Amino acid sequence: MGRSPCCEKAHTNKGAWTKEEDERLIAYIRTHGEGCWRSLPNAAGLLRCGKSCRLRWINYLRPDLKRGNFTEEEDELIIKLHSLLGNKWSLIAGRLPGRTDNEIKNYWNTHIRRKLLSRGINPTPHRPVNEPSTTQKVTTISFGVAGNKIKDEEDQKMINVRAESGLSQLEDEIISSSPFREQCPDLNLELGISPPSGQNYQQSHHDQDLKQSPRCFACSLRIQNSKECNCSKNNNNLGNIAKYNFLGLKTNGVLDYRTLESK
DNA sequence: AACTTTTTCAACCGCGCCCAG
DNA sequence: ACTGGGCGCGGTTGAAAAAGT
Repeated sequence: MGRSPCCEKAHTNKGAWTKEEDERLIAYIRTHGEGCWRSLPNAAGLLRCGKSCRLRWINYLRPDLKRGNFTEEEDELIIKLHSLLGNKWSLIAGRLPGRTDNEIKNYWNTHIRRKLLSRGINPTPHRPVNEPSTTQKVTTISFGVAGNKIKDEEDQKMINVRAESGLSQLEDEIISSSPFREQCPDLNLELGISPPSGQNYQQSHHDQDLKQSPRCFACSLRIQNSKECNCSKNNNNLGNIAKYNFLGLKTNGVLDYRTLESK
């Protein structure tokens, strides 16, 4: 006994949306707001599946979407977040205002993967391509000082995960022809990420206050006015500062990506 | 100009999670 | 505790556009 379909497929349109459909959807959501996607198509007079409406709205029609090319800054942020979160596109999108998970996923697959490969970095585990990749020990995302080994060997065993390289022939060619690889044969991209070099931490009074102290995750992503910002709390209690890495995550243990979930 | 190949990205699909009943 | 509906996520597909021959 399977799940009932989310909509009556026989009576729904598929494929590209027409201008008229877009206008209907926009008008309906403007009046009634988002939500209740299952009942929305009927209510809005659309011959579409609710999921399709949701996708169209979130990925294309939402007024707060940022259009245009990704900036270099966004590129680097995506790479960093991906190294921490993996293919958690919705979480990554949550840290890039105006970008959608689908957009970032596509951009990753078409541009950033290639960019990393040309740097000699395997985009899946974020490690050099010439490193053995069948069964790798991937250190749980830990922001301790380099050399801060995980003490318990059992813990170490628990975090052995299989990482597929999944490189295509084309990607192999990109890598083998990469000048970067020749320059940096021993490039080691550990997941412990240090602050971007040359970054100016004194851009705002907020940063000014913090120039001697680590920044929280929210500040690092320039959403320091959000409730996720820990700096003020931190500053009020300087005697008891938790150590934060540049992403603002406490360094006393393992990153649980769920803590990054957008609210 | 015509055709083929490659790239891009909007949209679809199926699964898993969450929550109300 | 269990079940089913709704939603969101991530992987995949395929049409359109761009690039190459």
